[in-house]
Amino acid sequence: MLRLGLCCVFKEHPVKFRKTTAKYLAQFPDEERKKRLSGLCANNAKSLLKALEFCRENKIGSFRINSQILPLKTHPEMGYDISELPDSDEIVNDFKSCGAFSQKYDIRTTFHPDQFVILSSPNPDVIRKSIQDLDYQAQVAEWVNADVINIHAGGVYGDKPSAVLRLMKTIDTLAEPVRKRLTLENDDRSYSPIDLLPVCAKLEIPMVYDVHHHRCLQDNLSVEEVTIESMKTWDREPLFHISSPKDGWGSSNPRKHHDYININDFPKEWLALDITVEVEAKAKELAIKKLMQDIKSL
DNA sequence: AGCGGTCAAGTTGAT
DNA sequence: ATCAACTTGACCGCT
Repeated sequence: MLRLGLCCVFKEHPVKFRKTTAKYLAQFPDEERKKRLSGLCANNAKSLLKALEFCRENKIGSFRINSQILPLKTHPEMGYDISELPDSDEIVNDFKSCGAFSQKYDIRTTFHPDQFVILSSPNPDVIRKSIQDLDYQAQVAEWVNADVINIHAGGVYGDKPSAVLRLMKTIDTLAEPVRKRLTLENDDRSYSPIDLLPVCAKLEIPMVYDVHHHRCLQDNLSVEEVTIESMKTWDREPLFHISSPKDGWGSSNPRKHHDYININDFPKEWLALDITVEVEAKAKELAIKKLMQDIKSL
């Protein structure tokens, strides 16, 4: 079965994830900061369960968890350990409830750390902070039973072979909770599937195939070929990404995402596969609903 | 109640 | 040299 995935937030369904800013928190004494952060984390854990319930009710098979589910978790000044929060027990229990729920109803959960997590950087401090962030997301992934932490390969720095070497070396140092979930996704600027497939094969890391990115940054491989080759990198259900260009393929910037998925952008050969396809469309759950209908009426 | 300005982080490429 | 884009809104603080 094909499983569609919702990314992070809702367009209409009233479930919200809360966050704060370091600047705002800075005005409060430490105890008050922890109290506020605790409240946000507790809210987000409960919101995650509601999000998963929505997925079950609407036959959405997968949910991507926002990187800020624990706000400012690894911030240099405002960062914290979960045990420092007044409601830490309740928070962890609520996340574990999410894990039990997703297992019971087979809702897959994933993480997609944002663009600041870069394992190919020549700057050791960037690497250090990236690993810190991955460790944090792996901690939550353990609670909620998420099986994917998906990142991009990062920058090129004028020398792609060297950047790829650094990427591979860094991945080798990762802790097991991160390593066993880590996946690499082709991006729309620097790393196409043909760059990543050998890396994924060598490190035995799955490749998340984003067909929209591939169409923006092409190599000499076809969609059919990359579909087959990336499938081979998975030891579990493969995860792919789909989106459509906001202003069409002829526009000056086709990288921008549309509110919905144009069914013509959905690779037909994916329809028969047992895969998860995360839907990167701004209309969120509405876009998934429409895509489900469009697929059905093919 | 509504709205504008702001928000941790890195890298690239368009202007 | 600056800035938007990247998975994207939510938040505060002003009116």
